[in-house]
Amino acid sequence: MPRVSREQTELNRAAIEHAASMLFREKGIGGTSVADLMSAAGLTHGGFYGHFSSKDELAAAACAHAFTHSLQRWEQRVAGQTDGAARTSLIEGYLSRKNLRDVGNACPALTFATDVAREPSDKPVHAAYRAGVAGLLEVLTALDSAERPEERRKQALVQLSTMVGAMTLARAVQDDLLADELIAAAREHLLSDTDRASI
Amino acid sequence: MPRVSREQTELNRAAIEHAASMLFREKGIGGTSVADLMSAAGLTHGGFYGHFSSKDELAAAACAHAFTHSLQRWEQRVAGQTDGAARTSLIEGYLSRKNLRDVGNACPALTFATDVAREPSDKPVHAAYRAGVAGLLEVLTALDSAERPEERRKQALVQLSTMVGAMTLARAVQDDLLADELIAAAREHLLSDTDRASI
DNA sequence: TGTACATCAGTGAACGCGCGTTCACTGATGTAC
DNA sequence: TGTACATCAGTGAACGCGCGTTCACTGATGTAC
Repeated sequence: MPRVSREQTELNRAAIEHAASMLFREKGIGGTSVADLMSAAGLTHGGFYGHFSSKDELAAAACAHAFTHSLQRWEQRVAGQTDGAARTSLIEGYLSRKNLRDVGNACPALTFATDVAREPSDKPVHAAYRAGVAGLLEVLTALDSAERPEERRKQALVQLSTMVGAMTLARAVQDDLLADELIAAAREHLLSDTDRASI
Repeated sequence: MPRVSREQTELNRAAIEHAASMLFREKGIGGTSVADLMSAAGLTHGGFYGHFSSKDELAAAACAHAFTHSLQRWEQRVAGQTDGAARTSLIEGYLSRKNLRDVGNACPALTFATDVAREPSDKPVHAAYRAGVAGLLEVLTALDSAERPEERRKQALVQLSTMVGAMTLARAVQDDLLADELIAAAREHLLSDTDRASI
């Protein structure tokens, strides 16, 4: 069944990118083979190089895709809310049991972090990752309630660090009690900050 | 030159464990081959299975070793200081440029986190990791200045999350400015907590 | 203490396997008339 | 609109490579006398 329509070709490329953005987050870039990816996208491995020139190039595209997709979900979640309420529901969505297990849809700032850090610095995934984190920080900075812009920026940096760290540890400890404790403590801490600031 | 003394055999085993604890932190468990390890320990790959029954078993030993080693360094660093001062220098040591680049000696709670999270749950490294994080949390809980023990525990959970998250992101972004910003923001935030509490 | 021999830590070639990537091939899609 | 042909997206075997692991071998260490 070779040669599909141009429309289908586009859909297939998108399916590969989507499968990669989930599998790379779940199992890592190195932990996911091109054959795994293509199979998840409903294709066979040989066709991969018609869409991407290398696995590295796909890693960059998948990373960018994951950030875009995550930001879209955030925006949908908080649509129409005030900044304070948006910040609260963002934190609650991030620091949740669902987000703990649904790694394929989790925040790429966290799930790509170690892979990207260990990748040689000339790999294309770095630019995508850096841009993604910068974008996340802009959103968080905009939502913060502090008066001074520098203060909002600092709060955003700390907030993202705390959320990323809590979920990183919660995923790694393989202990539901400790994971819940980490998530609850971080959530309480960040939400009490919001309360304090909004009084 | 086969068959070395029993004493040398012990030293060799320790060298393998030490090399692994550094290389696994730097390049990941999957990113480090047995041949790499053995070569870093000054041996050839074939001898590995005289010391460990599998790479998985070594991963557990190296993880435990990394936590032990890190805790020892912490204790040396803060020896004789008051709890407040100890907490401050611990935070300053963790959130530093040196710690950003010296990944081989960095906190295993962070450097092993993603590897461990992705490892099948029956792998021996999980127990070592969980115990290590629990140990770190005990130290941080003991150092916290809050009155109520539950409060100290919560502070420790949040503090570790923030430190781990900030360094995870700082390592991954490959951007010195943003990395410094993350580290400085987290440091400032955590130290201002200390100040507040100790007044 | 000195000698003869058994032990076994370390060596390096070899194994089967899965990886990223390439390529000749296929046949439906797209195009020219 | 219908036909003939060129294009090219997807297939699956094959490639070279590095991996974790095994194993026959070596010769210094450890031991028995």
